[in-house]
Amino acid sequence: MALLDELSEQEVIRRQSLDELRKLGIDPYPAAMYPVTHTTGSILSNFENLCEQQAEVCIAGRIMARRIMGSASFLELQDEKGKIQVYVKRDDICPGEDKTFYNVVFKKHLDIGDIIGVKGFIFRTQMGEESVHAREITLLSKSIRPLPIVKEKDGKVFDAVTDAELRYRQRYVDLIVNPQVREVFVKRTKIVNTMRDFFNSKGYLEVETPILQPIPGGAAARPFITHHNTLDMPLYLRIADELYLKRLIVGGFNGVYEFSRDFRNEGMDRTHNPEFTVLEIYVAYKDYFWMMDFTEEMLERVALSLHGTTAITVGDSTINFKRPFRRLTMTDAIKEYAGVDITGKTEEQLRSICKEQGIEVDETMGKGKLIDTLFGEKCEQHLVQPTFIMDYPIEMSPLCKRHRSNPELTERFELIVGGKELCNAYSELNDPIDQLERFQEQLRLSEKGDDEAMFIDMDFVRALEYGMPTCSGMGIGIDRLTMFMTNQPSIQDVILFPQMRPEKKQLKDPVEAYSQRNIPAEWVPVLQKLGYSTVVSLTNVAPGKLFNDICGYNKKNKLGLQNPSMDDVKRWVEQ
RNA sequence: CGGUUCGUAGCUCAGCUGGUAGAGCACGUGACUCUUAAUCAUGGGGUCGAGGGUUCGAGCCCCUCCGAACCGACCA
Repeated sequence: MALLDELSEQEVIRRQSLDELRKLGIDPYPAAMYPVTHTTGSILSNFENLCEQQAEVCIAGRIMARRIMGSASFLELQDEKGKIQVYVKRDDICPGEDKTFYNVVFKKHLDIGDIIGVKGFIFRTQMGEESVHAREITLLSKSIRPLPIVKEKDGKVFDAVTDAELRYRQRYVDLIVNPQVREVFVKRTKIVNTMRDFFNSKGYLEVETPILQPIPGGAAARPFITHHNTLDMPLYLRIADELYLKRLIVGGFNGVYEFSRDFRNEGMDRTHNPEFTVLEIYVAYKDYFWMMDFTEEMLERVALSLHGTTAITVGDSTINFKRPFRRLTMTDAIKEYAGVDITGKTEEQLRSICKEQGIEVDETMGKGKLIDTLFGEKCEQHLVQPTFIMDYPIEMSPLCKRHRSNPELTERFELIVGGKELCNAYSELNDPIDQLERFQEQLRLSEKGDDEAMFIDMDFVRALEYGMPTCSGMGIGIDRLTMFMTNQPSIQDVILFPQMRPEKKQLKDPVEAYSQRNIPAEWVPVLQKLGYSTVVSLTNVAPGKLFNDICGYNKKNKLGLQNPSMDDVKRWVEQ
């Protein structure tokens, strides 16, 4: 009984149903497979045919609604593909004299949320609803926790579950009661599959590289750190897989790619989750111009395979992924949106330009950082349609090849969509001496206090010393891409299990802890119910109040316990 | 990290100038052989996120904490 006190009335009733079902010889969690022949989707998409032949079907799913009218009932059965109505008639599922299965098992002990199998035939009701007429119902799994009830009529949804806490912490519930959520994740997989097919069709190789890395390279970000016991050394969770994929280009692969889970120990908000998915691809003998064409083609394919069109609704705007995308150098973008020409400007001139534009600057910001900030503040937001921004300052891009005609710039592009960065790509730096110098520059930044500057990866430099072909690489955030392609406002809506703060369970002392103060076991549940979930919380409580509370609780709930004496209670609250 | 808002029954939400809580769905019992937000009758269900304070009295006012959302800061 102590355990049942924790449960809601509905949960108690469902657990009692478990016992009743077992008494009737029904296993609420049977082991045997169930011979499913159809899904709701395969029935509804071919309904007229199946209906005409009164086709026999076997379907399985979750009961989402019940409408019982005496000896006939309707169920809404939900499976992966949707919902269908099931008609249950007492004399059809209980052909003999014994009507127990319908009257007791079905009506009393099956609930919304239970998973059942239905064997029957296809028909249409007098009201015209596509239905399955049940001949046999099999309980496949009993649900003992009540589901949120969401109702629907004429496409309008009532009492939809929108509570973010419930939706993200208990995604399984979200998926059950919000069918459009499942669609988002089906589309996410379709996006990834489309990209994978595209890469494979070009002969590029999908590879796996280390997630646990001794040196977290390839990006500027704060890593998660962990420890390996046998090696007795720190290991980092990867922040990018760039350096490993380029080692593979050194090794002789022409094109390699990886859908990788990366980890960054930074802020969380609508567009950042601590773990996220990135596609990185590297192709030998190419440059960043080629990669722009490639990226366009890839995104156009994704949009077409998902929506059948390149024009996609995102929030209030329509974004068109039709090739070719606009191409703009960073200098031209700043000229266009901020109205200033940064060509040939010194650091001091750039600093005052930023100040004129109302941008906060400080002394630690170098030339590259100033330009980048200017771009971020004044330009990015205007770039709603897919736009390649090219030729970034060299300070921001330590892994990127110097621009072929301007040594202050790099051959780098980002794709901006909806005012947000979506892709990042380079003509990859393959000069080992230049690479080492750039790493050393990062080290100087780190010594100045930049905790995001890159580590020096000497093995990567060694790889470049053997010679890496010219090559272009591109990275794209799969979570953000999915947000665009499925029109979801938050990264939590495209990650099945987004990171959340852990739920805090209230601490409860065991009964034995109360015994140490000579508190009888039968009073422990009462005290805990009244909020004294630990023995310590009783210390120095006014004995009179406690005495009144517990005796009152005993009386009100008709527990029939022998009330303690006032002196007993006084001893309970003493240390 | 700062600002704003929120946390009440299994779910969605009310709750008056502070007077120990209400509705719909869900659940229990009963009725009903084509319903579909089924219907009708009836019943049960709540430490109002946690803790402290003010008060004769707190869901409501004040403080602290926990969790969430949004905006900003930081960050790719």
